[in-house]
Amino acid sequence: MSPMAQYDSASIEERWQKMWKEEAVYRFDPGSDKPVYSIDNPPRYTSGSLHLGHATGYSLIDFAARYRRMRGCNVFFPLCFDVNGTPIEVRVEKKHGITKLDLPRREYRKLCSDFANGFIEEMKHHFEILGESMDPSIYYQTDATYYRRITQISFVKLFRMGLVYKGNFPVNWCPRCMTALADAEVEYRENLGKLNYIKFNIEGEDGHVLIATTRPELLCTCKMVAVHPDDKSKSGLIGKNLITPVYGRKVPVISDPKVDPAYGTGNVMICTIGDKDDLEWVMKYRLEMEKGIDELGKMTSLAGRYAGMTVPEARKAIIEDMAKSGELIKQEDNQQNVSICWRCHSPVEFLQVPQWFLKTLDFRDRVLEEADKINWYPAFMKTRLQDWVNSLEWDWVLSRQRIFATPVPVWECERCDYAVPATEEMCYCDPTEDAPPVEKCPDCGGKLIGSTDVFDTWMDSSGSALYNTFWERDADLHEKLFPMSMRPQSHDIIRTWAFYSILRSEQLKESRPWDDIMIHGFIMAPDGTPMHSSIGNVIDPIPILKEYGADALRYYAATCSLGIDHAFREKDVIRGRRLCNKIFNLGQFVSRFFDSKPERPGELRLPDRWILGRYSDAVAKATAFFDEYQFDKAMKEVESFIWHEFADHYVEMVKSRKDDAVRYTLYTVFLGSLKMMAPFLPHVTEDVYQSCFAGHEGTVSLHLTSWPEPILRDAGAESTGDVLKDIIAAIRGWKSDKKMPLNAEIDTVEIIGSGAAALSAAEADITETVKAKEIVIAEEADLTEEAVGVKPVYAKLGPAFKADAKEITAAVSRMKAKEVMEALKDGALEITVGNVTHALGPEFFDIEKRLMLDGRAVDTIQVGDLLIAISL
RNA sequence: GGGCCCGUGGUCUAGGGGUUAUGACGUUGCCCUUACAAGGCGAAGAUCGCCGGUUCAAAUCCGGCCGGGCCCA
Repeated sequence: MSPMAQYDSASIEERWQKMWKEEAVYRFDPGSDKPVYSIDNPPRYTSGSLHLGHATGYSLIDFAARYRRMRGCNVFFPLCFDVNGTPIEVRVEKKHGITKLDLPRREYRKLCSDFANGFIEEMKHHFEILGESMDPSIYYQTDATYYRRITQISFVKLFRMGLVYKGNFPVNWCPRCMTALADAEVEYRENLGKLNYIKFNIEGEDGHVLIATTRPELLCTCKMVAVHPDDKSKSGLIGKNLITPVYGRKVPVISDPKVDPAYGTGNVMICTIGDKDDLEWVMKYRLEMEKGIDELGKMTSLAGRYAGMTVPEARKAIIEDMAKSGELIKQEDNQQNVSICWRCHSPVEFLQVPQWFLKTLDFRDRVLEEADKINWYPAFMKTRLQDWVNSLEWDWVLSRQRIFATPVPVWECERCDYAVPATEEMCYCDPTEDAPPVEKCPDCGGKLIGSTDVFDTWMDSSGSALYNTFWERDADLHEKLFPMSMRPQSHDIIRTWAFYSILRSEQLKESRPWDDIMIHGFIMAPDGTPMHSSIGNVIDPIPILKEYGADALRYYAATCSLGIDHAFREKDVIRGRRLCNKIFNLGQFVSRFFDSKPERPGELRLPDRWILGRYSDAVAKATAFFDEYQFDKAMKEVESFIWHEFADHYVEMVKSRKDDAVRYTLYTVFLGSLKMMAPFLPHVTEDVYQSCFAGHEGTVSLHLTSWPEPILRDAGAESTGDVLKDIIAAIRGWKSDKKMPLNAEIDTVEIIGSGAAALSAAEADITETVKAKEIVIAEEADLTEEAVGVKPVYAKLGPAFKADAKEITAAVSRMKAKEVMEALKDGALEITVGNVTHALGPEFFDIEKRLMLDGRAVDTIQVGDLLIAISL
């Protein structure tokens, strides 16, 4: 015999990846009548390196895609990339040693685009070696004009609907770099400053109140003073007005639980705008925003005599003035975190800048209604969205002062600020380069200036369901595809990607964007902590792929239940590889049994009916789990069926058979099992399919075959088969105990017991499997039945006797098994608790009996109610 | 600080009122058997984070605490 082929993930995987590509196995067919299953796939961010979390997350999505394809769906699963935003800008600036002010916008954008696009080929390759079944024929990337056009058209429509408005909103601003900063560009530094105690007079009274502040220069924008509601000593102040020093502004005192009563004086001065905490109060109390500091970091006219000074100059001057006037009571050292610019390390100001807003608060109820129409997997993730929506305090700030993103298609009048949006026909357009749709301001005839603002990148991302369904590109296809079937994503972006997608879909389509949403967790380092490059605990999936193969890594992904975070477990990858090996070897063995597709024979033997029943059960359960995105459970079901029912027992039972029934059963069950494994382990299952089945089935790839269905249920055969399996396993175990080889011959096997007759149909299966010369099956033999133990059934005693159950079980446990048996033989066992006597029938006890075969030189094994006697 | 989630043998996980508490990896004993030693048959190993409460009965429900994760524009 020639040496058996060995399972080798590297060669198998590359070979079938190549075939899938050549045969375009994953092609979405826009003209097909098959039901569509469409996936709003997360465009992979073009950062280059593949993270273990990506490998896992995209594998989970691929399970759904492959499953639905086999269920007969026309699957829409686009290959896509997200090319946008600040992280790329930051990396480009570092690489070239530039800032965005050093280059014309067009050139700057090109640098970013070239940089990001340089990763795409490698990233496509990553998806390929993971076995992802994404379709390149519906490829998109978010920086392309075809994608940005959709973002702009949707903005124009929303603008015309009156849902877009302009307002002021604070941004992080570096006065030295003269630019807005994203949160990611802000760093923090410990700084020793002064906490200043300042006197505020109480309006209409003689007393005063002390306010502690680190930012006295912001007194010119002071709007309120807040105290904690539980701070009893201050409750008298609430509702009164205070008079600020220097400016004499009248400000009310309010109570707010956010105040820390232990910091400073417990009285907080709220200004517009000093920091993020102020922002929350400003939004909560709807305070008018006043701009005390300008883009150059200098005080505005609001600051009166300090106008034109820089922030540090103004702070020094106002402190000196208040010290002279006696309004500054004391100063103490104060350690605090200050925000600084990542590039030049200057302190960052929180500055109000005109921004475009999209009305969001008005849509809260409608978003919640749509969220209810979506199936959430897992369900509790919907709560997160609801909490988020209910806690919203202001509308969505759409605009950003950045460059590498979609331009806001608006021109504004130099004189009167009248805004003219692009026409839909003009999109995609760039107002910094393109002419406005009308020559002059329609209102005052002034000159129109193109906006330099760009969109928040979530504006692009949240349009993916619209883009994917050909919105504003192909009305018929859009009708057919919208809403999409499923959105997969991680739980950290429910408040952004999921929320904004639902919002815009509701605003533009009055509909949910998808039927289902599947939310997975994060992959943590093996110790359960998050992976961060700064900690140095990031695991690179590429070496894991090389060592164990993609299927093994995908096995790990399948063990990650949805919704919760998982520490990485290399052990599970190892288990995955073993499973691949098992399947591969099963293929080597099982394929010896047939050289054509066997027909279903008239007669099936007991083991055949048993495994077909167990198989049908596994199909039904796995299918239900796949439908609910419970891949971990589906994997467990299929894995334990293949390995521990089919391979360990059925194959062992039929090794010596050559009949039509075994051929049919092996073929059917093994092919169906491969299909159920195919979404998880696409390579090894394809390999086995190609070598065992493709010639008989005719379909070019296992992944294009149809999902299996239950084929036979036979309760009698299944339970007798389970007994058969247990008997054979017990005899094998007995041999193992005797240190005998499993193929050692034995003389006689006797199976004795009231249910033994059911096994007479399986005599040959037993003798062949355990190598017995003779078998005897008997209802009874020279036997005595002996009770060796009695166990109360708590599940029945509790409900029946409530509080007395404890006493009863105690009493029973004091009795001998034989006594209990005797009592039950006469009807019921009577037990008295207190002055009540309870009669307990046999249903309240598990009697452990042993059948004894006296005076025989045999070994006996108890299997359920049956006694197995073995003679060597 | 707020919302949501998690805490189960050495490690990681399943289960979510009554089960002998699931399985994997590791440890360990035996077995080359018409595929697979990357295999098979066994064994040891868990007071289910801590403290209370509800109940005849709690890993499971409730409350508090401790530890961890994500999000809070």
